[in-house]
This record gives sequence, C-alpha cells and structure tokens, in this order.
Amino acid sequence: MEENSEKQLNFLEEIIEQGLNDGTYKSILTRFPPEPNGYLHIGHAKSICLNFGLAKKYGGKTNLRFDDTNPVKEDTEYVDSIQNDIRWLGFEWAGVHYASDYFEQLYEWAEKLIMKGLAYVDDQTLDEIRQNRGTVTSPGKNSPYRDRSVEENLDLFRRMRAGEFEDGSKVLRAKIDMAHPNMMFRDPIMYRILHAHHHRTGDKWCIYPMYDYAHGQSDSIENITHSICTLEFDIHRPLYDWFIKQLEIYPSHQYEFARLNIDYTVMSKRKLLQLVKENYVSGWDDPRMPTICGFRRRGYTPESIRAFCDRIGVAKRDNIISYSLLEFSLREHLNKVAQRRMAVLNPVKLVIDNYPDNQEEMLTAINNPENENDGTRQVPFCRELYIERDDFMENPPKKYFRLSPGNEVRLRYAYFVTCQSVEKDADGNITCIHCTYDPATRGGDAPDGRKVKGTIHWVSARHAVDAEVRMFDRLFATEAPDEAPEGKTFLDNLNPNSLQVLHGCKVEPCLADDVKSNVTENGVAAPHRFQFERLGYFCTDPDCNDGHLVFNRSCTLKDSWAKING
RNA sequence: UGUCCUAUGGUGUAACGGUAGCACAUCUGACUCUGGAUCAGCUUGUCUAGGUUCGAAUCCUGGUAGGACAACCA
Repeated sequence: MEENSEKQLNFLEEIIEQGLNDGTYKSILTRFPPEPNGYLHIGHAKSICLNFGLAKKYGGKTNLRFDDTNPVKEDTEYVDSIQNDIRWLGFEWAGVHYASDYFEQLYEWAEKLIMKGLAYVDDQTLDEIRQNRGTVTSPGKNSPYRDRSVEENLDLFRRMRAGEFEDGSKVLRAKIDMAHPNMMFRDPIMYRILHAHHHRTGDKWCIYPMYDYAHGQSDSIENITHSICTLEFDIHRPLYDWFIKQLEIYPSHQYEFARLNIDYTVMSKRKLLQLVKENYVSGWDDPRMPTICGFRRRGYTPESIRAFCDRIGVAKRDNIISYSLLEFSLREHLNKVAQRRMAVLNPVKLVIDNYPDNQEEMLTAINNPENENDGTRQVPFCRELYIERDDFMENPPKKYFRLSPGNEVRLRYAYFVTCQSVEKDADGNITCIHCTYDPATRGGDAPDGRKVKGTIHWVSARHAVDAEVRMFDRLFATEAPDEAPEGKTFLDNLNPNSLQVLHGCKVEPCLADDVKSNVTENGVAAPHRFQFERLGYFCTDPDCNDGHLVFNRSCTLKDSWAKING
C-alpha cells in the first residue's frame, strides 16, 4: 500500500522529483498567495494542502504571501482570517510576506524595463486601450504613445509615482506585441494610478503594480521553486516567464492545476461575498458556506478536510467533486473521535406504566465504541422518557424495526419495552406512548437470549436538557448552481430549506457540562463535536451561552432505512 | 476565423508502449445493543476516425466535446 502510493505520483510530484533528481534545485520552496479580499474557501484548502503538503513531503518550505496589489479591495480583516484558517487546517508557513513589501523593488525593475526600451507610459483612456487591444481573433493596434523615448517614459513614470497625474490618466505598459495571438502579450499593463489607501503601505504609493507584473517577480524575490496555481493562469505563464527573463532574475516556474469544484455549491469569492453582503447567509462562517470558517462552524475537522483534499487528487482536467466525498471524509474521522450522546430532536413522550413512578436509576453507556479509552458515562433513567417521533408508527410498514403497538424494542443501554397503547389529542396526533418494560433486560440484554430487531435512543423526561438544533441542508438546490437559465442568477438556485431550526429538542443532561470547556484546534477556537446516536454528527455553535444550548448538525449518519423507506 | 489547456466507470483519480487499478457513490450478502461502524462481494470505463507498433488509455495526425484568454481584478 505504502509502496504503491509512493509510486503513483501526481503530475506535480513528478515534476518536483525530476527537478530534485536532475539537480535543478536542492530543495523546494512553494508559496500560498491569497489576495486578502475575502475569506478562504474549500477550493483554497485544496491549494493550501497542495502547496504546504508538497513542500512537507519533499522536505521543503512554504511561504504565505499576501498578494495585496489592489488596495481598493483588500483589508486586514481578511489577512487575519486567512492566517487563522491556514493554522486551523494544520499548516505553518516559513515566513509571511506581502507583495506590497516588494513595491520598491518592483518599481526599480519597472525603470529598468523602461531603460531597456521594454516599457512605456500610455496616455490612452481605458476605453481606447480596450478598443486597441483587438479581440481574440483579431490583432490590436499600437498606441500612439508607444514610441516615446526612454527619457520621456522615465520622466513620466517618475511623475506618475510622484502623484502628478489623475487616476486613470496614464498607465505603464510592457512593450511586446499588439498583434500577439496570446492576448496577454498585447502590451500588458504593468502599473496603474490609484490614489487609494493601502492596508499596509498607507498613502506611500499612488501607483500599484498589476498581478502579472507583481506575481512572478515576487516569486522570484523569494526564490520560490514551484509557483503552483490554478488553470486560468496557464495563459499567463509565458508572460510570467517573459518578465523574469527580461529582468534577469531568479527563474521561478509556474505550474497549473485544475481548481476544485463541488456540486450543489458555488466557489467564487465574488458570489460568496454577495451571499454574505446581501444576507442570504448569516456571515462568512455560516455553516452552509463552503468557506473554511463555515466548515469549521459546521463541525468539520481539519483532519477531515485534509483527507478530502488528499482523496480528490490533482490533475489538469476540470472536475466537479461530489459533496458526498466531503461527508464521507468527515464521518470517517468523527466516527473515530466523536463521543456518542443521546438526543431527541423531535420528542414524543413515552411512559413505562410498570416502572415505579418514584424510581430513578443510572445506566451505563459507552462513550465511543470505536475507542475504548473514551470510557463510559452514566445516563439517568426513569418512568417518563422522550423518544423520537420517527421511532414510533401506529401502522408500520414491513421491515420497520422500531416501536409500534405490541412490538418490543430495546431502549439503548436500558431496557426492552413493549408498546401497549397510545394517547392522542383531538387532532389525532400522538401525545404519549404507553409501554411496559422487562426488568430482566436492564442494560439492554435479555437473559433468556431473546432478540429484538430495533434499538432506539431516548432521554429521561425528568433529566433532559432543552436545546436548539440547527439542521443544515445543501445551500443550493441544483447540482451546478452557477448554471442559471436566461434571466436568472445563481441566487435563484438557492435551496429555500437549507436551514431548519429545531427548538425544544431534548438532550442528555451531561451535554450541558460537556459544552462548558473551551476547545482549541491548532491554536484556533473550535466547537465540541458529538455523535448523537442514530442521528448524525453535531457540534456546539458559538451561539451557545449559559442557559442555552445550540447544536449544528454537521452531517447525518448513513441511513439505510431512509433509502428503503424512500 | 486566433492562441493555449483538457478528454479513462455515475463522480474523482492511477496505469509513463505490455493483465485498465483505487476511492466515493450504487447494489448484494455477513455481522451488529446505533437501520451507524466493520467485513465480504457485484455492476459500471479508455470521446471518435485513422496511423506507428508484435502490442496503444499511453506515441503521431485529423475530427468532436469541454474549458481558459479580449478588467487600469487576482
């Protein structure tokens, strides 16, 4: 298995191993380069796991670099959240860098390019530049300012920096080829004038470099060996290489992989921002959001997200991963580590008529059958209990193993009970189920060896604690929410039932104590996670306070009854 | 009438000229004090047409399909 997985390398691992073997580099240095203009999402997690994971695997390092070349969109709120999320995922960077740290160097290199006759100041308007760029199938036209002298360009560029010109009145362009079949080469803009306050450099600059002029050089300055990015930058690579070549600086190389897509969700920062800003969700960390902080609040573990990223692989073809793979990764981890508790989400009262009214007892429950070290706990039991409404049917279909008139089931870790009768209200709703129990089955086993097919969970009505439980479903109702018909947008694909809040749920009393301690994960606050038996995995929400318990459903258990039942 | 990238089961991803494998999903069965977990098993795939070769998922050519590129965004 080990041997096998070592042999089956993805294309990036092959590139790295080849470079290591032929001595192109002694060790590798990667970077994760987010723009601080939004929160990280699961797609970034893929990139993080790749960049940090690859470096780790080959004994290299990874820099965190904020690509902060557009002051109007960026904010320190985002740089904080990004660092938080990377740490929580379990990765540590070698150094934190900012593209803005390199503004001075970038500026000097721009002058160098001007002096080599490879850059010029263009006075055309935005519109003119657009017009003259041509289209993908037709060549562009040279700017009338394209042949200014080196001296004039230098003078103008220095005055741009000095703040003599209005926003949008001039740009610095690389002088390449306005007829190039690759649009990226049609005299790409290197600098624009932006009299805007930058979150780090303040008002020092009024000209800011464009992505193409900043990214490769930033990689080069840091001696990044492998600059790994998503496919849409593929077409930028020749430009990336061009600047490095003309500047005669360290040759970092760019490699592209296909970004992550998951069904029933959207992955664009712009759309996620819109969901937040227009209040379709409660915030960036709404548990329905595909953001890292959303998944964290939903109860996902760093381990499960890393396992997911491992499993989806990496290649260059477009892909849409099934959400169920994410849930599988979560269940796989939580099944091993989450303690079990009993909680009744939709309670109906059950009375054991032959159990003495004045009697109470404690029963022993196993905390986690997957981990003996988690031990056991005591659960209070008495004459009156709550069970799940779904666990009783007056007229059950075939193969229904749960409680029904005359049928015997096991109350988990407690007793066998048999349903004798039900009480109903005027509308015919069941208000109370009457049972008798067999005292000999204490703990859940029958000394006479008789078996029951069904085991149901319960909580003592006298001891239960109230809780609010938030049931989440997919945020979008359609598999590919980005694909909206004419006149519609992705917002029309929102699932109106993505959140269902349940009040008056009844949970085991010990949960009230469980919730009191603080949990951190890699230094970041994290929720308590439990398996509510037979229901799914749930975690505490930050909205919990002293008198009020709030749980989020992270995911359900696999439910083969639901399948049978349709 | 552009340049570039991509094409393997339902979904992902391996196979590097020599037995198409793995995971998820699906379906069967076993087991079970969670209709969970676990275990065993079944079904399902090389876009297409040529070419090279003893042999092609793999190399070559054409086609088809999908994607990226025409922000003073990244």
